[in-house]
Amino acid sequence: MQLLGKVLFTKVGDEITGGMIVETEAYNGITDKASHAYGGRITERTRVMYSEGGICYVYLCYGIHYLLNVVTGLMGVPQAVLIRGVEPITGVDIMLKRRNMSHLQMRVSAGPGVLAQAMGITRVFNGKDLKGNEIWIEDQGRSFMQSEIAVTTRIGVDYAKEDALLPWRYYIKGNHFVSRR
DNA sequence: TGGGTGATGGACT
DNA sequence: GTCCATCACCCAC
Repeated sequence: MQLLGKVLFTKVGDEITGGMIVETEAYNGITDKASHAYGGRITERTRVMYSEGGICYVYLCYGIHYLLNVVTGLMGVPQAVLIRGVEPITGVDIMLKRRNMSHLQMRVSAGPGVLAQAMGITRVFNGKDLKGNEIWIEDQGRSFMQSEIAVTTRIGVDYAKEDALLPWRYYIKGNHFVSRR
């Protein structure tokens, strides 16, 4: 929830793009059945989630889409926040080009897979420091009232049974770049 | 070593 | 609403 309103930037080659984070989901380590680290699993893929917070966890989903997470826990505590939606601010034309679109509309960056595509995020970003010069997050002072933030269950985690009911999805009410169910 | 599956999105009926 | 592309990962053998 603290990430909402902050601005995520990436630099790929000479191309800089940035977008305000408008939708996130929390994944809570070893006790969360929806998390890749559920039960304390440590594998080559999930290893970065056990690092100190402040780095990226990027993985391939459904063989097609890259999903960007911010690792948030302490060393050894695998917690992460999935970025599900950003509102394009900087380098909008670059994002449109990557998405093969001609004009700005919500589907440019509403959803974790398309967001990664729009910002040029691939698996090479996995493990990168979020204070680096390839990907970083700026606090530009934008904040939201509690009443402007919606809290719901997470998307696409029905397999997690009772943990799918946890209210760990946060988004800016009314923002066009929030993904749909 | 092999098969089931997924933190999705787009195309199609 | 339904179908499915496409592959890394993971766990059971």
